[in-house]
Amino acid sequence: MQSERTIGINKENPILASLSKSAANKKKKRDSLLNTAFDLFTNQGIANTSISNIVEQAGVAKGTFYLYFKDKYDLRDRLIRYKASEILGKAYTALEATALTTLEDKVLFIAGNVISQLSDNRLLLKFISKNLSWGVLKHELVQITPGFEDDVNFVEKIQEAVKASDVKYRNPEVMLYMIVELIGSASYNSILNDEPMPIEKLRPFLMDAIRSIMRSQEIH
Amino acid sequence: MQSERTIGINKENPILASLSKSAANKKKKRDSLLNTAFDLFTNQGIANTSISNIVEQAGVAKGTFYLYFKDKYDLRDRLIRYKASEILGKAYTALEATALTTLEDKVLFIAGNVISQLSDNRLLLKFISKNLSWGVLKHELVQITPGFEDDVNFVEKIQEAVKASDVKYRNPEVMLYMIVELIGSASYNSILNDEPMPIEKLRPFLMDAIRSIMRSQEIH
Amino acid sequence: MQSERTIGINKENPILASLSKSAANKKKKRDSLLNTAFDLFTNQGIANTSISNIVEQAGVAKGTFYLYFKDKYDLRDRLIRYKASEILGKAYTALEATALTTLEDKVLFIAGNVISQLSDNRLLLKFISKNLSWGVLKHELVQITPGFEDDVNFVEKIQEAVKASDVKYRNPEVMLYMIVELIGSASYNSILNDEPMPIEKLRPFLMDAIRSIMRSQEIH
Amino acid sequence: MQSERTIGINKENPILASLSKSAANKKKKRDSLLNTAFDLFTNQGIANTSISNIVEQAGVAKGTFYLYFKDKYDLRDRLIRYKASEILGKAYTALEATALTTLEDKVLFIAGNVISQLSDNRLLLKFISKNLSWGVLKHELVQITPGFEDDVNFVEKIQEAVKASDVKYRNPEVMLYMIVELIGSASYNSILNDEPMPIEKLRPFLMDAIRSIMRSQEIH
DNA sequence: TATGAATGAGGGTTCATTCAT
DNA sequence: CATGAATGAACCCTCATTCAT
Repeated sequence: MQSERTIGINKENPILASLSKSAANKKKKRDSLLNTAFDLFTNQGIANTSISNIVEQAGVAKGTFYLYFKDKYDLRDRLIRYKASEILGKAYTALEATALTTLEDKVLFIAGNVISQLSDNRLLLKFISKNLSWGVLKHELVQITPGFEDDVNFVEKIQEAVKASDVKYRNPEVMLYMIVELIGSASYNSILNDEPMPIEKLRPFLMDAIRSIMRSQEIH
Repeated sequence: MQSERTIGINKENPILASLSKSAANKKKKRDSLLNTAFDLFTNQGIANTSISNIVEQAGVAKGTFYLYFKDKYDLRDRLIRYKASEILGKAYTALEATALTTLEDKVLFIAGNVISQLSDNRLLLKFISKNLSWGVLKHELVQITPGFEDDVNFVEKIQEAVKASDVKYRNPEVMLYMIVELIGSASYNSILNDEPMPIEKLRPFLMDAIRSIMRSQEIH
Repeated sequence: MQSERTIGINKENPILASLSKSAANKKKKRDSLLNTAFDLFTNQGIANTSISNIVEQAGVAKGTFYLYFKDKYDLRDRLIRYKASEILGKAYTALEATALTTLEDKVLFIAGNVISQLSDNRLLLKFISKNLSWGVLKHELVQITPGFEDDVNFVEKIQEAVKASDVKYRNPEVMLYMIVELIGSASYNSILNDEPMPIEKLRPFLMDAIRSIMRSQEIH
Repeated sequence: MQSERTIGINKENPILASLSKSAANKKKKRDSLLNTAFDLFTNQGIANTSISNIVEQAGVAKGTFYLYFKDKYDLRDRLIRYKASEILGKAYTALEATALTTLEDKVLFIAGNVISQLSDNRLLLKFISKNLSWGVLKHELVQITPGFEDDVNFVEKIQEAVKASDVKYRNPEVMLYMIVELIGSASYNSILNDEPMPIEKLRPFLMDAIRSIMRSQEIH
């Protein structure tokens, strides 16, 4: 699960190789702080993680932290956005490998994929908690490391799929908003506390709910 | 909106009048702490509120705090449960004044009423945030002040209404869970940030979504 | 080991029976505090025992504590004196059941008996620690409960035995002082930490040392 | 008696001179804390000395304390070990200036020298109290300041002297243990309270006792 | 850029003591 | 005598932030 802990950094990346040595070193420190912070945040909670903890485990000096982040919460927010975008990206990539055609099928596929990812990684779920909101997804999806912003924008892709859909919806934006909120919120208790039931038992109900929300929004 | 900030204390309450002088005084201190804490929590956030802040504004000594609460989070949890129960109680009371008969109508009424309450009181919404979960509603609704536990249990009442309904549902528990999560989560951004739109514009969509979720769960 | 925990109180004691009811009640509270404090002091240490702990477990109100003791250390000192006197008293009683005649034999018997008592009750040893000093024994042996001071004074008895001894010593007082200090101090580490060896292996060396000290003080 | 209060720091020390400026500064803070703490501990007792007291008088910030010591007791333990080692070291150094040959003479000399040091410095005696135990002497003698660990190990030297002695003893370890305990314990009351007599009057009795203990352990 | 020793305000918590009942 | 709610000073300890190197 190394990929879970290494954020947006690939040591064989040719782009990175082309950076000057000092810039690479700089990036290394930054990434070390990000990865370490994610580790600590997920394993012991944000409130229980001090900047001292982070720099110590990351192997950099305390003052260095302030060269890259305003404070602990600045770092946290960047992580949340990055991780949320990562989840959706993975789901979208998986979608592209399918032959699904209708928007309803696509949305259900992505929803299911996201739920699977979250239930496979409870620490991640706990961390991004209920922050997987539409607002975050829509406006704040950013590449965490400057210089790598050229990745695909998954939300844009989804919006394109909406436009391309044969079936039209009253307000696709709102529809997706409600679906995202429902998934994020309802999954949370189910995955973490098995309340009101384990996620695998809840899953078909959620799928039904999503489908019925979409159908109620169809324009004929 | 003073009533929003004064928790379970009614100086004309005959029960209270029958308490001994010292017991009444004790209650006064406790209530002062609760009310002050709610004020501070909602206005400046829990993380930014210290016990020192609370006792200072409440006009009691620091040690007194620990006579009544284990720590800041103990106090917070009691407040959340109490406030959540209060909201649902108000909605249920309003429901009783109507002539609605079907479960669908009743649920929609309560949902709408809760949304109205939350949008009328953004601070309260921020405080109970996304904590208006089914788990909290189902298991932890408590009267915050000892001696007043005899109030109606609203969740129980709702469950009775489910049983009494002519229309039957596949899994009413899950259905209500999803509805509560959807309302709590979707209202949050809409009310606080007008995202993706102001709550009054979002409201009909939410109602539709709730209705469609319920209909998809009907057993014929 | 009830007797270890009940200090100088015998509920069938006729003296006590003759006390007025309120006086008995008063004594009960006092004894409860003493017994509870000894329990807590030995089991969790004096520093970790608060007056709150004591009164709570003793079942009396906080203010009541101050009716009987100045503070925690006042209580502790009374306990130490009482317990030290109790140990010596037991040893002396056991001595009386023997037919030993010489002072050397008697002192060695008492020393051995005290060591046995201490090693049988490590908590007690820890509590009176190295406080089993001659000063305490000589000047401060008191009955812990007022009204029971008429018990035998064991130190006096020992001094009588010294006088009655055929063999005379240069300075019996100093000799006994050194013996008491040696026993108290040397036993401590041996019993609690097996350092430099377990008490049962150390015991013969100690007996030899005591005997040699006594012999070196003989006057011929 | 300044040397009693200044711990292991010699401003003319060439080793120190070779340290970097910041390292020297660091050491200065640490030593300031140690010296101040010893002052306060001896003059007003450990229990009555708070970390606030120490840092205030030492002229450093509160947080600085925790850069060097875990807590008050960590500091205390380091001081006790250091001071105990210092006393024995002085006694041993004095011994080397004599022409004494037998082990008995050497032990008696060291005992006398230690007693003199303790009676010259009652505060020090009170501080290390009865902690001058064989266990401490044997296992925990440490140099308090890092970088100065190369001093002679006095206990080792004594053990060598035992081996080199013509006269052999049954169990030299136990013999020395008992002697140390006797000196530490018997001196305490005598020096601090003149009980059972002032130390100078007690001294010959103690010497006799030590000699007799040693003789009783001789192997012929 | 990078460091890490130093800071000191402020946190939570405890607890001996008081005093009105 | 007995109570126990209330006190508030004092405690230990953390930690974000700074700044000379």
